[in-house]
Amino acid sequence: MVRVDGAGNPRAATLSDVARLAGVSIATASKAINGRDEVAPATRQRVLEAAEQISFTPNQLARSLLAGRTGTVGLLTSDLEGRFVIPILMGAEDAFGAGQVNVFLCDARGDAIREQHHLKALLNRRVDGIIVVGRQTDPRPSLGHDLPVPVVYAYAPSDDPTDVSVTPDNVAGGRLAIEHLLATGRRRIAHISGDPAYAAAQDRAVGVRAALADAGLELVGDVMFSEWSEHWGRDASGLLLSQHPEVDGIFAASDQIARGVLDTLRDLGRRVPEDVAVIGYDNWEILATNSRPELTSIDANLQELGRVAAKRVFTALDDERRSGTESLPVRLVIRGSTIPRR
Amino acid sequence: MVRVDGAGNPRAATLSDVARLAGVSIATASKAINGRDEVAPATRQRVLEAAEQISFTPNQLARSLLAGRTGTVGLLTSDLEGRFVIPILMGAEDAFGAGQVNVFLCDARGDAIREQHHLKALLNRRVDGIIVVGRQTDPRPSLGHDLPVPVVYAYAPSDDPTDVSVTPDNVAGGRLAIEHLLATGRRRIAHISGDPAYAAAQDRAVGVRAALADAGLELVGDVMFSEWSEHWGRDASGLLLSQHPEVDGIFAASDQIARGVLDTLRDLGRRVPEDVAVIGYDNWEILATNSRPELTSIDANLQELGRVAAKRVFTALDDERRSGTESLPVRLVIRGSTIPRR
DNA sequence: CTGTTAGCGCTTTCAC
DNA sequence: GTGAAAGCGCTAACAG
Repeated sequence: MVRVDGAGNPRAATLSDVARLAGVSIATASKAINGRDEVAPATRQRVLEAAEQISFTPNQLARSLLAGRTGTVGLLTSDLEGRFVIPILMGAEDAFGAGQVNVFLCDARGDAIREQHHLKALLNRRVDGIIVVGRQTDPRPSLGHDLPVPVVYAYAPSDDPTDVSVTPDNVAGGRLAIEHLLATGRRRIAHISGDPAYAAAQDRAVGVRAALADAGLELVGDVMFSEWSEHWGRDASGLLLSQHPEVDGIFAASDQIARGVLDTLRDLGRRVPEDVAVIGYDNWEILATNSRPELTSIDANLQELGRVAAKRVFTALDDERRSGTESLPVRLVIRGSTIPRR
Repeated sequence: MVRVDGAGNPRAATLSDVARLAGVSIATASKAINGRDEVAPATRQRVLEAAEQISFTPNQLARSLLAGRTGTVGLLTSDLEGRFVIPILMGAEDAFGAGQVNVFLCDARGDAIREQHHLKALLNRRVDGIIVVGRQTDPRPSLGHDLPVPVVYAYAPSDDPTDVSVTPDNVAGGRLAIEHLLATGRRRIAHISGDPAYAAAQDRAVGVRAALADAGLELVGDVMFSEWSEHWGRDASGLLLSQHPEVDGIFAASDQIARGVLDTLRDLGRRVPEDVAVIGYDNWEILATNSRPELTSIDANLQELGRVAAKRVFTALDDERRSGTESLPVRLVIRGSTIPRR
C-alpha cells in the first residue's frame, strides 16, 4: 500500500509509521527490523507485519547520514563509448557484493572540467571511494591526494606513483602472445601494432622482443606501427607479405588489426593457421569469435581488474604500501587462428 | 585542508565548522553558501572564505533527507555486456544535465531475483526515478505499479501497456532500409535476418514487406532467419546467391550479419555496391566503419532514446496519458556499401 | 525487553 | 541581517 502526503503524492512509509501501526516506539521498531536480539519475538512479529503492510523500506539516506558511510562508490570514466569500463564495472559490482554497494557511473567524456564537476558531485554525495577508469593504459593526471576518500585508478594508471593504480600487464601480454606462437612451431614472426603513441603499443612490443630474444630469435622486419584499425591490419599485412613472404606467425596488437590481417591473408590465399598463425589482443568476443577462423587472442582480464580495483578501494587506506601501479596478469584464449581445428 | 576526527581519520568539514570559523550561526552560514539574499555582503564573504579554507562541501545526504528528493536515478539493466545500455546511459546523463543528477547503474545479469534485489536497493536509496533497459526489443515483465517512483522502460518495453516505455521503431527501420535500397535503383532485394524469436527481427521484416509492397515489388526469396552472427551472414548469403543469383540488394538485419554478407560477396567476386548493395542495422561503428566497403546502416538513435527516457521519468507522473509504448524514429547512415564512393 | 533522548548535517521558519 | 529551534528518518546509548 502506498501512503500519500497532503498534496496527494505518494510518500514512502517511515519507521514512525511502522511503530505507530505496531503500537511500539520508534526505537523498538528499529531494533525489530534490524534483527537485533533485544526484542521479544511477539513484538518483532508485530513490527515486521506492520512494515510489510505499509511496504516500509528503510531510508538509506538517513542511515548513511548517521553511519558516516553510504555504501556507494563512484566510477569516473572517460571511456563510456569504449569497452573497457563495462567489464571493469561488472568486476567491481561483483567484488562489492551485489546490493551492499551501489555504483554511481559518471562519464567525463575526456573533459577535465567535467571530470572535476563529477568528482565534486560524488564527494558531495559522500561516496565511500572512487574508481577512475581511463581508456588507454597511458598514465593519466592524478586527482590529487587531498581527497577525503580512497581513489583507485583502473586501466589507466595515475601519473603519481603514490596513488593506487591497477593496470593490465601489457609487457606480459606481448610475451605471452609470442610464446604461444613459438609453442605452435612458428619461427618467422612479425608484429603489427597500433598507434605508437600508446603505452599499450610500446609495452606489448617490449614483451615481444624479450620473448623472441629468449628464444634466440628476431622479429621479422620492424614492429609496424600506425593505428588501431582493421584498415591498417589489412594494409600492413599486405606490405608485410610482399616484403617478407616467409613469415609464418603474426602478432596483431589488437583484435581489430588481427581481423584486417585475416582478411588480407585470405585474399592472398594464405591458409590460417597452416601457413600463417595469427594472434590478436583484447579478446573482444564480437570480433574474435566471428572471424574465419576464430581468432586466438590475449584477454586482459578486465573483470578481474575491476574486482581488484574495488578491493583496493577498501584496503588502500589500511595499507599504504599498496600504493604504486600494480600490473595484473593477462591470459591467452586459444582459437582456430593459431591451432588447426580438428 | 582535510580535518581529522578523534581516531585520526579524515573527516569532511561540516557547515558548523564553517560557521564557527566565520563566527556566525549555522543558519547564516547555510544562507550565505546557498546564495540566499538575506545575508549581508560582508558576512557572506567571510563565510565563503571560511568554507573555501576548510574545503567544505555540503553533505548531499543531509540535503536530500530534508528535501525529500535525492537527484539520483537508477538505471536497471540486463545488458551490461551489451552495447545498448551505454548510449542510453549517455543520453540520460545529457538530459538530466550533468551534475544535477547522478545515475546508479545496476546490472541484473538477466536474473529476476537479482533485479528485485537491485530494485529494492535503489528504492532504499530513494532514487527519484528508475529507467529499465532491456537487451532486446521484446516486451519484458513490468516491475508493477506499486512503486513510489516513476519507472520508464527503455529499449525493451514493458508488457504492461499502462507503463511508460520507449523503444526504437523497428518497423520504420525495416522500411527505411528498403526505401534506401530502392532509391539506389535496386529492385531484386533479399532480407537476411537474425533469430526469428526476436521482436526486432519480426518488426523489421514487417517494415520490409510494407515498403516493397508500396513499390509494387516482392522480396527475393523468403526472409532468411537464423541467428545474429557473421557466420550466419556468410552462410545465408552464399545460399541466397546460389538460389537467386539475380539479387541486387541485401538488407541484413544486423551489422554483424552484414559483415558476413560482405565477406561472402567478396569471396564470390560480386562487387559492392556496383553488383549488390548491402545495408546493415544498428550502425555499430566498430563493424560498420571497418568493413570493405564501409557499411551503410540503420541507426536506432539510442542516445536520443536515453534522453527521452530520462525526460519521461520526470514527466511520467504529471501526464498519465503518456503511458504506453512510444516508438522512436531511427535514421539512415549512408556509407559505401550502397553508394559508390567517388 | 522497551522507551526516552540525543544526535548525523542540513534547511527552514520565525523571533529578535 | 542574524540566530535559535525544529525536524528530515534513522540508530545508539542509556534508563527504566
